[in-house]
Amino acid sequence: MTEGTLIVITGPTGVGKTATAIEVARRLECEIISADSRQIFKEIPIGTAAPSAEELQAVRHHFVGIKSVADYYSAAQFEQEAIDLLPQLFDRSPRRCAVMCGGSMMYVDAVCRGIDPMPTISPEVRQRVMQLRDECGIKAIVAQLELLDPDYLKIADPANHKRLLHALEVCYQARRPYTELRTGQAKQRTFKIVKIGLALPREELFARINRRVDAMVEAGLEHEARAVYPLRHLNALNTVGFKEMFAYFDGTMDRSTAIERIKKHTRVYAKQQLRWFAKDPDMAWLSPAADTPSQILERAGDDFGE
RNA sequence: GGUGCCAUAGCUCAGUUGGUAGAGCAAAGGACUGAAAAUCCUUGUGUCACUGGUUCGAUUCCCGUUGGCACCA
Repeated sequence: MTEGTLIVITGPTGVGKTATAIEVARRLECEIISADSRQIFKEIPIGTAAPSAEELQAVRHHFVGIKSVADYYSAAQFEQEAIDLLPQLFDRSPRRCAVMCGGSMMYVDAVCRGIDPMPTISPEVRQRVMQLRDECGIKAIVAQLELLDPDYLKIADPANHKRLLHALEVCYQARRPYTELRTGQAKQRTFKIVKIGLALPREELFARINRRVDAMVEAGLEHEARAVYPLRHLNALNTVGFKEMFAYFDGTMDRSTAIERIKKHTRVYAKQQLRWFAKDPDMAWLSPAADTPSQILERAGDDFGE
């Protein structure tokens, strides 16, 4: 019944997912799907701690550095492309498996459980909703939702304007209430999923994060950020490591403060990931250690143990 | 050495015409269905630098001490 096994390696940023995933994929002779919403962009490998050239050479990776920060991309698009790609990866792997590595919570869920089908928002609709907000304020958005999808307003966070805007976009685009399209049902996948979360004690994780930020700076983060500075308004660059550097370039923050902020914000992000993953009942937690790849293989099933 | 300014939450700072204080960030907790490293919510936090004085009452006013900053020498 299963056409293959997907080994998901996830966890907070800086915990050591990349190295572990590469070792597991190497032993299994399979390829890696990156589930990282920022490493997918080719212009920002340093600031996103993307796999190095050697790492990319050790194991074939997918979804790393394949898009430009100027491109539109989304979790739903990732779901579609990853699901389409997986059968090929299974066919190419002697044990019919693949590794998915990454900490973008929503990307991981998109592949493991799916996102409800919804129309892609056209530029016209997006424009229309933005214009309504700019000209008449968020109240007008709420008033429209009151008409088109009152159920959503009951569960919506009234302060989260981004979500309200999106709900209205979907209503306009689909010509149906957003709530009607949200089933919350997990999609049945045709492959087996083994989900591994890597965890470290907080202090150790934070120390690793701090060290990694210093390493990024040494590797040329500032230069990388400078190169994309003209595009700073893009969502892809609304990212820890870049927004702080941009503030430094703007002159609103000095360099050492910017670097400290990157560390701070990366810690905040790691905690957010930890909270999300903690709710996932399917996750098996391991702490990264020398024998972690072997442990992961064991958990993946009898045919995978060494 | 002289003069002036400053000292309040972990950090940056606001404030109290005298009745023991509040923002942002951090922290802790939470949400999350096509932008998710995004976006949003909740909750603390204090010898108001130290000493003395005035006062029913001082973090607030006054004297002094210490530390910092600026200008003058």
